[in-house]
Amino acid sequence: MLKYQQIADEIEQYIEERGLQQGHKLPVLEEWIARFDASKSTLTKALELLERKGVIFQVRGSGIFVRRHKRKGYISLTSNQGFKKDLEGFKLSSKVLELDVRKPTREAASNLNLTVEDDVYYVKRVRYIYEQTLCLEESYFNKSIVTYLNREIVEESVFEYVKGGLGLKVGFSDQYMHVDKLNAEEAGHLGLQKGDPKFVMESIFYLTNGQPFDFSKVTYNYVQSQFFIQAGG
Amino acid sequence: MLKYQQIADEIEQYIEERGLQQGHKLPVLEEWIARFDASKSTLTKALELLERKGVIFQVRGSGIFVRRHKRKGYISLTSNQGFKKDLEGFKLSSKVLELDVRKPTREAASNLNLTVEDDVYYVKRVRYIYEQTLCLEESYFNKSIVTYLNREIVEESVFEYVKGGLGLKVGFSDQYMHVDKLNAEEAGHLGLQKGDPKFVMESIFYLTNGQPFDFSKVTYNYVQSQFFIQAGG
DNA sequence: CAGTGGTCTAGACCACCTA
DNA sequence: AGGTGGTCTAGACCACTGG
Repeated sequence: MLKYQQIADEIEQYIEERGLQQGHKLPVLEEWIARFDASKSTLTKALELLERKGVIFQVRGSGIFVRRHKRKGYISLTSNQGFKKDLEGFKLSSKVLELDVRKPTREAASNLNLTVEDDVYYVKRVRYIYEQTLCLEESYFNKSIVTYLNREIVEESVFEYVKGGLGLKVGFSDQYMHVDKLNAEEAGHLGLQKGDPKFVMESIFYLTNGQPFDFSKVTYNYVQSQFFIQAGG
Repeated sequence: MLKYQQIADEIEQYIEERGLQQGHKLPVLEEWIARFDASKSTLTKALELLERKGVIFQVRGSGIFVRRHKRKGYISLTSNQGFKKDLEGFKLSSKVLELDVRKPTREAASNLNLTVEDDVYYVKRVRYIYEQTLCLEESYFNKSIVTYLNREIVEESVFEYVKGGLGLKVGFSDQYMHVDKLNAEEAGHLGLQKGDPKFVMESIFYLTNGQPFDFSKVTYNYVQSQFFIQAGG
């Protein structure tokens, strides 16, 4: 593991163990450098990581301080990767409605840089949190990259399989969001009424080499939809 | 201006001038180093910035490539700062409904680390985009930090005033989002119907030293609410 | 003005991609 | 194998904060 990543983890753990609160002052840079036997740059990089993650903030001339947010149960929009870790420990499950190989819609093809003649895996799922519907998810995977999928994989995490089973490296993603009203079919799946609000997130996931491999359209149950971002300076 | 910031700007301009598209390969690191007469670390930092901004992506062993997103008119959620630059060039205006000094609600007090006995500036505005309502915004400013506001300031940008006029430094922010139904009053201001969807964003803005100075609650017109995030690796 | 974090450099070595 | 970006180091110097 990378040294700066390792250090970042240990500093985060340091804060966690002691249950330090917002504004608590942490040991100064020099002290961490000595503790980890690392260079100043490496520590700076580790701290930068934690800063972007919203764990600390640094004030030049003053010190390093703990940063916390107060609210629980919000889904982080900045922690990349298929399904978010903020809901770990929450009872999540999912039901697969459809899974097959087909031709993509024009919309999906365009977002995946494919033609409507290329093959994609299509997956439609409903996700639950504590027995309540969380979202309805439709995904299109470029079949020439994600060469195989089955029900078992799709019931767990496709991303884990892509990384572990296929040995691919997920790089970055574009995420587009908007709000609208549910149509009858969506309302049915989510256990809501037609015309109720919906929060829609369309995501395109790319490999590290820039190839898009997954286009997903997720319709959230507005009652369960709470998100947050900790923005940096 | 910082050297790495300057370099990042120039590289971005390089891409813009030439109208380079997604996947276009840029000159290699060494070349930029020579061109800017800077160290490798400085260039790495500049490129990292552009990577986080979603302008490029880097592939080890391969090169540096242009990254673009396809959709226009979406508001970026990661570009910090009061009102977003993605809407520059769009015809924005705002109408001030209320502006006074008062005691905060319990909710506002809690988010600003104040008591309900402390003074805050309260601002209520409607914002328009091309004559259409974009959002309804209620803001609470800690009066011991933002010591003075008037209608003129509030009609323009409070953030510019806080930075320029008061010489304060904005550091970071927490942003919480959820979806719900409009009540009658909100619907009235936005020109929509009671029960229509709403997208609510609550933001807490902090100075670089960690003091919260602004709590804002923004209710978006769902027809105009389109957001995006370009997430990094 | 002492203490603290931020920028920048020069260079060694490593990990990954392409061919 | 050759080329490319990523990590890490050691150290100089700078910019800001707070007593």
